[in-house]
Amino acid sequence: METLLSIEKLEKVAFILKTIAHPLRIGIVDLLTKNDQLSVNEICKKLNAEQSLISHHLTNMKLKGILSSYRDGKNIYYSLKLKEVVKVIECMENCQNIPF
Amino acid sequence: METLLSIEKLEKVAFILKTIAHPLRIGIVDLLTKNDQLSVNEICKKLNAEQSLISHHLTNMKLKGILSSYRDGKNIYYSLKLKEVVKVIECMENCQNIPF
DNA sequence: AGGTTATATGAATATAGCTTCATATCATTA
DNA sequence: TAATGATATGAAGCTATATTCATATAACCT
Repeated sequence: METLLSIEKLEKVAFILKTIAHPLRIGIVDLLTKNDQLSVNEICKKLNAEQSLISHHLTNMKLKGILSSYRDGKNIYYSLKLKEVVKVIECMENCQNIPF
Repeated sequence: METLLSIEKLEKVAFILKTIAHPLRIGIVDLLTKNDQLSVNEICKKLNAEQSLISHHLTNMKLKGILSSYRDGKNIYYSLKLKEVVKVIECMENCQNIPF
């Protein structure tokens, strides 16, 4: 039977969006679509949240393949990793027929 | 500052996808994209899951505006409610540039 | 009315996810 | 090498979500 969507695809998209679907993490993703990379501290300040909390979220998102990071001196910079993530977001943005 | 995505839109989409992002509920949504409406029992059989569990999920998804239902005799039929849900799924499906 | 089928509901438990706090690591600079 | 700054980590508690089980409701049929 033909499916409207491939379950696999929906699952992947859902996984990404589910991971993102949290106020702080939406904030993080939003920041990282505007800035190629940001240090933990910068993210903390911009989102006005505790270092440890942000760090946990960043670690988690990195673990799930959403973000990547590299160290530069004392700082660690995070950025959106998967093209998929950006694409999913762009897709959402471009789908004008989503009646929101 | 201009955002790539409107946070509001991402949040709405994320809410829908987050609600869907669960093995059983992906199954339910998938079934309901293929079939206009299905009874609880049909869904249980097709997904090989317990009635009560499916019922909880259906109730929950209905509560969140994802599904609607109507009674016909002993059966209660569920279907995808919001145009948004279908649109989000279609959008995901049509976004060929999502590299999955 | 009584039995049967379909579904919902509520309580109890289990599991997962979030937040906080204290502390560890690691790099830098004095 | 000691002090400081940036980040990570782990444990504990908390909240939310999922699952199970027993039971309730509601419609239908005899």
